[in-house]
Amino acid sequence: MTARTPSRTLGESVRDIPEATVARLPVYLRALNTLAEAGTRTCSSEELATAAGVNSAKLRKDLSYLGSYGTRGVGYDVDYLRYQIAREIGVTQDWPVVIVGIGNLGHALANYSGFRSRGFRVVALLDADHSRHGEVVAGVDVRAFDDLEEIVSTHGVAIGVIAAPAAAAQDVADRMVACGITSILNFAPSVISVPDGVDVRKVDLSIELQILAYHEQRKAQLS
Amino acid sequence: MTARTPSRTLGESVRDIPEATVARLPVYLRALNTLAEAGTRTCSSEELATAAGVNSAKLRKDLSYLGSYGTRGVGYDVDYLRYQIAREIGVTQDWPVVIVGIGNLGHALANYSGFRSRGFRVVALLDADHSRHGEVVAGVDVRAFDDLEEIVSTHGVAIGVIAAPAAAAQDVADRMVACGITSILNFAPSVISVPDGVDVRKVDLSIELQILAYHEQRKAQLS
DNA sequence: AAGAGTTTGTGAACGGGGGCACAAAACGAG
DNA sequence: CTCGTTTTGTGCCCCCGTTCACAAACTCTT
Ligand SMILES: NC(=O)c1ccc[n+]([C@@H]2O[C@H](COP(=O)([O-])OP(=O)(O)OC[C@H]3O[C@@H](n4cnc5c(N)ncnc54)[C@H](O)[C@@H]3O)[C@@H](O)[C@H]2O)c1
Ligand SMILES: NC(=O)c1ccc[n+]([C@@H]2O[C@H](COP(=O)([O-])OP(=O)(O)OC[C@H]3O[C@@H](n4cnc5c(N)ncnc54)[C@H](O)[C@@H]3O)[C@@H](O)[C@H]2O)c1
Repeated sequence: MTARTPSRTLGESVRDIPEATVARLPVYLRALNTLAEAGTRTCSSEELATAAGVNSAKLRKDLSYLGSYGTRGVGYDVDYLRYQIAREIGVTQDWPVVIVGIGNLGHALANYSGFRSRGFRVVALLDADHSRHGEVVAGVDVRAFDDLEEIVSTHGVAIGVIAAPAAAAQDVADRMVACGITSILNFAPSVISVPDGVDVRKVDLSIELQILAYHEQRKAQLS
Repeated sequence: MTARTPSRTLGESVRDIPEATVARLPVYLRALNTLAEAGTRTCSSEELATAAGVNSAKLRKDLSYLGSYGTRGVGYDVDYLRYQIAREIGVTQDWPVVIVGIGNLGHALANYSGFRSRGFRVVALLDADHSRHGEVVAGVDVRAFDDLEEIVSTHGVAIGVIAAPAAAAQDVADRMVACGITSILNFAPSVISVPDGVDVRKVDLSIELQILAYHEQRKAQLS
């Protein structure tokens, strides 16, 4: 709780939400959306926690970082809480996104409808392979990787997705950063390094399977 | 996540490796493979840590849970360490895997070569949609979801991947568990519940993007 | 053989996060 | 208004994981 984020110029406005909580807020949001679709107007922390698959005390503590949006003895107003979480995460606005590497995975991502429905809009699909240019995937043209800079500045893109081979990932990341992208989601199985101020999250399928394999092997050893 | 495993019947054989360490071992393994391909025979914890993108003290502590495989003043033998990690994770053997839901994502996964190269073999592709049956993806037939039980028992499948819609995920998981699958990798954006002894890991693209959006919004608020 | 230089393995301190349990707050009934 | 019921918000404690820092162990040189 000391040196973190040294000077903050604006009042005390920007609250500090624990990383673990940030990672769960989208889960709560999804659960609330499901409840709202089912016509539920109000819910207790217990109900919401069950729907989200977490402990109710943890849920309440998480929500308390956003403010005091519940009513004791009653619970939470589903729509109100939904809005508050969406605002906190930043998905009340639309985020333009570019995807680089339109192979097997890139196609699947481009066709994924869950993007748009959660506040993300794919504004460009880029690939280094000339033979792919001009192809239309999910209504978007596949364009040359060199168009990155123009697209980023035109649309004000802050988030980039890497679905290129591991060998190209660092290069792609460097180019993204040079264009002004400050958040990267990396699907390539490689460690990429970026300057301070740029966030990288990685999704690594093989690692997930290997973790499962480890536990599986362990179960087998116990018998 | 995993059941607590209270009593341990066998001697003291099965070491307890922290979950956080387990999640990093595959990263180390990948870095070692890259080093080996480059002809490196030996490496220090500092080098390996850099390649893996972690702190060297953390790397050494992680490796120390496996045993004492380094040489002070020298470092680690790349091939030897590679084997030890692979053995510990359980990827010296081949793990048969089934994928359920062969839509956009399922196709990409089935075509992913990173599977086989890391000790996982896709033995079946299953889909509830009859019109997809008989299609061949990456050399494997798409078959009826009802064939699950037969396939699992024939091949001794322990690991299942869910790439079906969120609405179907819980059903698919239940069927998997009923057939004897004890590890599930879930790509559907829904919370699934399983009995003790079954491990579930989820990969949720939208959540990753929302986490990035949160930080992106925060960066914007600071200016 | 001894000393200088390297690098591992780990004890110890620290910080974040999880969960219990309870006081505070809202609400309804009488 | 008062009492009983419900449910939130949070203080407190404990555990896990991270990092520092150093002694132990090994190599190489002289
Ligand atoms: N397919 C999967 O299910 C899957 C799963 C997990 C991870 N991944 C990873 O995702 C990445 C993509 O996988 P894939 O199966 O789609 O591979 P792919 O070979 O089908 O597609 C890669 C695409 O990237 C393009 N590309 C290559 N170099 C590029 C560059 N420098 N700039 C821009 N584009 C470039 C290629 O032209 C190709 O279209 C890989 O790193 C892979 O390891 C894939
Ligand atoms: N496409 C992506 O990039 C992406 C990314 C992240 C998450 N996801 C998630 O992965 C899942 C699959 O996405 P998709 O884009 O491939 O969807 P999709 O609609 O293209 O494919 C879903 C497939 O599942 C099959 N299916 C439906 N019900 C089934 C059942 N009960 N049993 C077996 N199979 C069944 C359908 O016939 C279809 O072939 C979804 O839950 C989606 O939210 C997709």
